[in-house]
Amino acid sequence: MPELPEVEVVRRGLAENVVGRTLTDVELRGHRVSRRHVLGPQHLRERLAGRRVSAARRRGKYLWLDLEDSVGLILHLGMSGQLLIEPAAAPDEKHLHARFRFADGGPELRFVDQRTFGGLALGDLDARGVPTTIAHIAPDLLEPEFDRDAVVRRVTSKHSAIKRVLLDQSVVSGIGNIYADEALWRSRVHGERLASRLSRPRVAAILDHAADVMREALDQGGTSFDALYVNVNGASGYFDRSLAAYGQEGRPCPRCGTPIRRERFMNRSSFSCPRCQPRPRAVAGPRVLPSSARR
DNA sequence: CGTTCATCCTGAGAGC
DNA sequence: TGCTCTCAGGATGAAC
Repeated sequence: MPELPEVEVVRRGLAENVVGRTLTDVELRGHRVSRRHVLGPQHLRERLAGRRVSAARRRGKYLWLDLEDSVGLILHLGMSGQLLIEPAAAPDEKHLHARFRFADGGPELRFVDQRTFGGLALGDLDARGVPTTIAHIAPDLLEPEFDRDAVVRRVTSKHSAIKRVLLDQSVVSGIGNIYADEALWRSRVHGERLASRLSRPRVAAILDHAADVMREALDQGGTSFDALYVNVNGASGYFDRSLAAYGQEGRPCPRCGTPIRRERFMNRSSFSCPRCQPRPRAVAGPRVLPSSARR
């Protein structure tokens, strides 16, 4: 259930434990884990054997291992994916989908994913070293290519709710449901306000808050990282202690004490402070369609 | 074209 | 104990 900070923790784990090593055998269980690799799991296996991992990279929530010759192994954790570094003797996890063995005979890399929304694929890298198959994913808030002014203009051009835009990975990547709610809370903006009706400074502030909350999560998540255990839950301690809005329904807003509310939006939960983040009036409110009222 | 919706999965926890 | 229902931090193709 990772967003940018959690994925970055995983990337660091890969950099520490996998970069510099050469793949020998890759075991793929079932075809679903490699469904994004159009040439099929067998092709993927063959192409990976003997390749050396030269870097572990990330854009937003996407990870990829640089395999030299401008080829990368793209990894996405989806909602429940984990990458684990473990001794070969460790018992298989229940939802183990891929196992990577290395020429040095050291610990193996495993991809474990309960809900199987995640997966992996091989892809060509462009001149900047980014997989061409994720060209539609915008730079994330923490990378040098992120162009704040351009993104602010793009956001304010959208005729859509601000939270929806923050979650749109083609506008800015890395933000998920948690950090969207936290950034909006810090900005005192309700997620259903229309992006095109927010001022540019306001949008800039939302993006800055999103970057801040992610950096803070990263700081905390990075400290409890076990070198031999690359875990998407590496930043989980952060969630318990530091979230102001997300998951805090009924608890007092840290700013004004008003109980945090929970609302349905985009078929998922949104948390906000009723006082600090008043709902927009009619124009940007939810369109209540009688047919969608029941499922 | 831009925006929104339904859908892919499994398991945990609540309520009955 | 077991059933049903709701919920979960994501991304996509297809529909509007």
